[in-house]
Formats: sequence, C-alpha cells, structure tokens
Amino acid sequence: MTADDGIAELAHRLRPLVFRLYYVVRRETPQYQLTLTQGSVLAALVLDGPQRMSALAEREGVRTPSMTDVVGRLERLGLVRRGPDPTDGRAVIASATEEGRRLIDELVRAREEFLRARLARLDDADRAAITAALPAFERLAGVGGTPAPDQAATTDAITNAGDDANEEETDH
Amino acid sequence: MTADDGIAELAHRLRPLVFRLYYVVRRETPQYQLTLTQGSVLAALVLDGPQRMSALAEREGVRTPSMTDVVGRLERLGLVRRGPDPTDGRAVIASATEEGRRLIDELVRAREEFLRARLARLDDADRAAITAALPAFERLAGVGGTPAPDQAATTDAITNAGDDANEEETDH
DNA sequence: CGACTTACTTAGACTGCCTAAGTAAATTTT
DNA sequence: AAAATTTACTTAGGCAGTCTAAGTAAGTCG
Repeated sequence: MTADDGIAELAHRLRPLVFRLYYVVRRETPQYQLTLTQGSVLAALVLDGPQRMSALAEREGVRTPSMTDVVGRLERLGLVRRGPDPTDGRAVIASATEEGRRLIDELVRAREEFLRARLARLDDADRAAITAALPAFERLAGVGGTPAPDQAATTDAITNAGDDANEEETDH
Repeated sequence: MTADDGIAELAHRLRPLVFRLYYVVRRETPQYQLTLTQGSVLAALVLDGPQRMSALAEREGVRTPSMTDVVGRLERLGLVRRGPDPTDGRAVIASATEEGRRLIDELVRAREEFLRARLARLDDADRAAITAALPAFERLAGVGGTPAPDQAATTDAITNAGDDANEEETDH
C-alpha cells in the first residue's frame, strides 16, 4: 500500500515534467525548415537506412496514404529519394539524400547543444543526480507495454522537436 | 574541459530520452476525443482559469488566428465558452465549461495512471534514482533561457499526449 | 477629436492525417 | 496455369491546425 502510494505520487510529479522538458527542447531548438513529421521521417531514414513506405508509416504511427504525402514532400525538397525494391515489384523504398543526411546531423547537433547549455547551468550535484537516474529513465521509457520493437520511438525521438504548433491529431 | 566534456556526453544521452519518454506517454494514453492542440488549450483553461485569446495563443506558441479556430472548435464541442472581458471591450475571454473540466480531469488521471504502471515495473533502486533526480530535472526543464513566465509549458505538458500522427508544423 | 495601437476575426493557402477506392504485383487456390 | 485473394502504394476527398495578410472594433495618446 504504502509503496504503491509512493509510486502514484512519483507519477504525479513526473507527468508534468515529461511534457515540459519535451516542450522546452522543442520550442527552443531551430527546426531547419522541417515540420515535425518531416523531421521524424527523415531522421528514421538517415539513422536506420532506406525503408519501405509501409515500414515508415508503421513506425511513425500513421497510415500509408499519409506517408505517401510526407515522403512526396520530402522528395520535392530534395531530402529523400524514392526507389524500387528489387525483391518486390509492389514496394517502394525511400532513402535519404546527402542533403537530407546533412540536415539531420545539424538538427541532432542543435538539440544536444541546447541540452548541453541547459545542463551547464545546473550544479554538479544536479548533474550527478540526472546522470545517476539515466538508466532508470531509459528503462522507464523502454517499450515496455507490449513486447515492442524497441526501435519504434527512437528515431521519432530524435527529430520530434519542432514547433508545437503542428502537433495535431486526426483521430476523430 | 573535462567537466564540459562530461556535460556534452550527458546531453548526448539525455536527448533521445526526452523525446522517447514524451512519445511513449503520448502514444499510449487515450485522447478522449481531443486533438493535441485542443487538449492543450482546454487544459490551460481548466488549470489556470479563463484567459484571453491572445494569452492562450502565446502560451501555446501559435498565432492568434490559429487560436481563433481552435477555441471555435472547442466551443462547438461544448467544452469551452467565449465571453467578454469587462475591462477591455476588444478582448475575448475563453473559459472551460463543466464538461471541459471533466474531460481534462480524466485525461490527467489517465496519464498519471500510465506512468504509475510504468514506474511500478521498475525496481526500488530505479524509482529511488528517478525520485532523487526530479528536482534536478525540474530545474533543467525550468524556463531557464529567458526570464520566462514558468507557466508557459506546464499546461501544455498536461495534455500534449495524443497520437503522434498530428504533430505538424507549419513553419514554412 | 484624430492618429496610432491593440485584440480578435476573416480569408486564402500549406501540411498532416484519415477513410475509401483504385492500380499493380505477389501469393494462393483450384 | 488461370483465377481469386492478398499486399504495397497512390489517388481522391475531407477535416484539423498553422501561417500571413487584411479587416473591424475598441482603447490610448497627443
């Protein structure tokens, strides 16, 4: 009982923090001309290599028609290329161009630099506490619920730091 | 030098974590029929009371015309009400209805419950580490950059947990 | 009182997402 | 092997969110 109450209390304190941290990083990091979705998809291609449209869609949690649009726009921007899948005539494989790769590199760098600057403002004790808690947070964020693919949210995480503005959903 | 390298390394490890945690909570918590934006705005009204359109817009990081739309939709959904500002004839004050309030309560509860379940899966040592690091994270997430209003991201944080799908930006 | 500023809405356009439907290729059935 | 089914992606139509530009109403200042 007592233990559980403690956990609930911890959840209560943690909830706002999760969103606030995300929000701050997102708002204070430049977007390099990409929307959140575009950044997330591009990052997936840069970090994990060429992938099928359907794989990208599933990974981003959207339907394939939506991915068709996104990849189409990235293609027009010169950041992504479409190509055939030698093993399956129906499939289309998307891959990042050199320019796309460069953009993601910059984006990741910018986010880390922002966090570095923030961390530098804390004192050693705070940094030590954060460092000590990292493994625990990694387990917390781990794809625990279902025996998940553990990769799903990773790349998304790398890029989803755009404006707040576009964060919409269409679920109704 | 050495110290700074350590901070950079910490930032490197922290970056993906920030986004992954956010992503996980967002994807795994039900939305109660609200889009991310709607939820964020409604939460702001529920938690901090009636506010002007312009205040809401600034807080959400969008322009006022966008907020006009969002509040308009929330109003049609019966979750928000528009009213005059007795002190300024130009202004419009939006406030949550009872139904809106109820919805946000459920939403917050759901998110905390999700986190609680996740936390319950960790061992005591992990929970202790997270608890110990909370104050440091709060300072890290604090509106440090500019002498900010410290409230800005808070409510946003409460609701922004929808799908990933709608996360768009319009910045170009 | 007239000029300027401020608060919000309207108008037009882009991106993202979805469902439904269509095309093409691979697989399964018979 | 031809037909039926399934799979991968695109197209079409529609909604939500955002933006800039422009318009209206109200407050402020000289």
